Amino acid sequence: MVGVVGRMVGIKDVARQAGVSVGTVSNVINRPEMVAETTRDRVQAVIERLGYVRQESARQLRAGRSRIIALLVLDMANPFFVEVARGAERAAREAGLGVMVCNSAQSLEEEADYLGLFAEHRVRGVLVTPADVTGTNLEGFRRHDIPFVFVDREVPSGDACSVSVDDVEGGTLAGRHLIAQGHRSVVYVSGPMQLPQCQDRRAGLLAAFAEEGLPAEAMVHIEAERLDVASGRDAGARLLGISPRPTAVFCANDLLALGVLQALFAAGVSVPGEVALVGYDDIEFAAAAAVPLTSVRQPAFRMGRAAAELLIEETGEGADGHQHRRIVLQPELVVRDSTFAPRPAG
Amino acid sequence: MVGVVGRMVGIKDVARQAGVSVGTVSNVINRPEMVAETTRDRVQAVIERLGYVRQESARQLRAGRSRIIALLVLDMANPFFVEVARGAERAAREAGLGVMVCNSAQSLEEEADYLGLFAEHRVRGVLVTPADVTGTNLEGFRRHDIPFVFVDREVPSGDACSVSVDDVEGGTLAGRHLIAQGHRSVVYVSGPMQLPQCQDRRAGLLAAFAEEGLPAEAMVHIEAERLDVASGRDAGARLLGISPRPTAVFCANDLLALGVLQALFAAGVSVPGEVALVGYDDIEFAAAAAVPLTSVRQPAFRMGRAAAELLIEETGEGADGHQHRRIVLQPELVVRDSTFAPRPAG
DNA sequence: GCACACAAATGAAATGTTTCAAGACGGATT
DNA sequence: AATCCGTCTTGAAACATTTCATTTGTGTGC
Repeated sequence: MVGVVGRMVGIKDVARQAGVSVGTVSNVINRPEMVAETTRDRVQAVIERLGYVRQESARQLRAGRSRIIALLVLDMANPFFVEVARGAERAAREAGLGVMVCNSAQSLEEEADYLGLFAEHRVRGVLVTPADVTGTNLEGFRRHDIPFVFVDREVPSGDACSVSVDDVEGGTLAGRHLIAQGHRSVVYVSGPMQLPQCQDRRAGLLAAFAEEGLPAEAMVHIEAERLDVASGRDAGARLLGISPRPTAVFCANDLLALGVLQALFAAGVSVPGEVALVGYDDIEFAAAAAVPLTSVRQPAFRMGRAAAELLIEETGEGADGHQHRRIVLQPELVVRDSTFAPRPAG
Repeated sequence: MVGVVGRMVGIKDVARQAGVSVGTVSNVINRPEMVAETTRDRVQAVIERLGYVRQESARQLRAGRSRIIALLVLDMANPFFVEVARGAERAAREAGLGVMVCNSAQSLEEEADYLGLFAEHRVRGVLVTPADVTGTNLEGFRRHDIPFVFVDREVPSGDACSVSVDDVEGGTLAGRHLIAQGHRSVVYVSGPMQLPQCQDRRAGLLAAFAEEGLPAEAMVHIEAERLDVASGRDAGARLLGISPRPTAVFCANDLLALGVLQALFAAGVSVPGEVALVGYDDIEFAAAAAVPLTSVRQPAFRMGRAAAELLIEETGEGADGHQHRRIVLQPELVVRDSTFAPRPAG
């Protein structure tokens, strides 16, 4: 029960007890190599004995910025972003930094709130998947001199780093695979088409069609309200109403695909027997579905990691002449049961 | 491009420009009602114009503690904990606090690291699901006078608050349901039996057996290595090797259940036709499985919320005579297709 | 015109670190 | 003995805020 009474023990108390100056205690903590061994040991012992813990806020005050990077994602309920967070956290810890993970839940208001919070905390930088397609929130944020890196979004102008995945290519991979399985028509289940992701994946699908000489009309588009399982279920129901019944479905993310799968299953439609299904993201639950889902894998962990690394590079020591960079990672098709041995459509 | 050159604008700059003292600026920000309206407006205008943002670290330094509560969970890949986090975040924001979510990944080392980090940050308090069953990490943490609340764990001695769910009751709910469906034997797929959760749910299941006059031997126990889908798949394979084939399976969490479901599906075993399956937690993916899972719902959001509220109460203004409290929430059985109309076993 | 009350504004102290120029100490070189 | 050098150590300044005991200002009642 040390410290229950009285105030917190500070560097001064340690200095007094160890019979040295505060500067020396600070050196023991931050640059032990420049303190004589005997002194160092003595101070260390006192630190232990008193249970001294450095106060980060004072440290930050002096340093002018914190040792935290912020990660602002669209949807923590989506395992994809959890994976991104893991990657960012890994890179941050290697650099001795902490990560503050926040969920904008796609709300502009929440996003703005959090950006304000980050500014007050003088975070080292922000990794962000903007909810704000127009960029107004971020525009205001620039004033604070806090660098940010876009995650899972390409940024047109070169005023920030970005890490994204080639979504057009991802769509193409899915399209080629389905066409190679003999399908001549594909239903594309997307989320809101404002999202660049949804646009790009569609474009990629159409590119695959073009490659194989299929007309754009071979794509039937169902636009779901949100990128979640419930919306996927709805989309699945709508899909079942189409006649003749589609034989191939490509979903803009795995949550939608799981919803569609459920709807198909409930209607007694066999996957992949009657309908082939491709998802996107390759979250763990895609592989874990009753019928393991074929999915376009996004390197989520690597994306989070790369984004954090870019930020650390930008805010590091010799970061005078930092050039913003765009990293585009490549997706990968993971074939599983949900597109295995489909019955070619006429 | 304000502030790109020169240093950060502080309260002093605002004071100078507005022709008032720093104390007044501080008052405008923190207790606007004690500043004359005209002054207030003038200061506000300058704040806007200069883009002043309060520096949290200085504020904290003065206050002695931060405005952040930490949440340390076992597994962020488990949607259950994501939901807990959401609940905690909600309560925290209502109190004007931030939440720092961290993932111990069940590693004692990570847990210790994070606790150290929290101490340095002088967090307001910690909500924790200890990875450390023995409590050594937390024992050391007590020295820092940082209060904590146990989440999803009951604490025997009364030296901290806790919020948990009655796991024995949950096991009983599952057991009664399966017995009512005519099953006379149940396979219990658990995670590591050191975990109190796994013990309690088993105890609950046995209690249901006892109620109905079934012997304890009617329970076959499969202990999985971890509480995740892959382990569930393994458990499913082991389960299929049992002869005669079990007709009812109760899993200690939904991830395990999804793994089992997949294994059964791959083997062509019909759920619920041949085997009834009950999970635990009722994560979103349980309802979203191809065969929607019957599951024991834990009020995860409420749990996170209640925990944060307890902490806020403990660290609030009039918290002199705080009495530690234990809140035990009740689970609820959500019946879905995976246990519907099973074929009674002999 | 004086005392008093009240509101509003002030300015200095305090918070716990890090950093850095300067000082102290010993030993080696002249 | 004086000088220099290198290694350790020191002590004070700086960081940006909040708080609080004072001061200033203004109107009111006598």
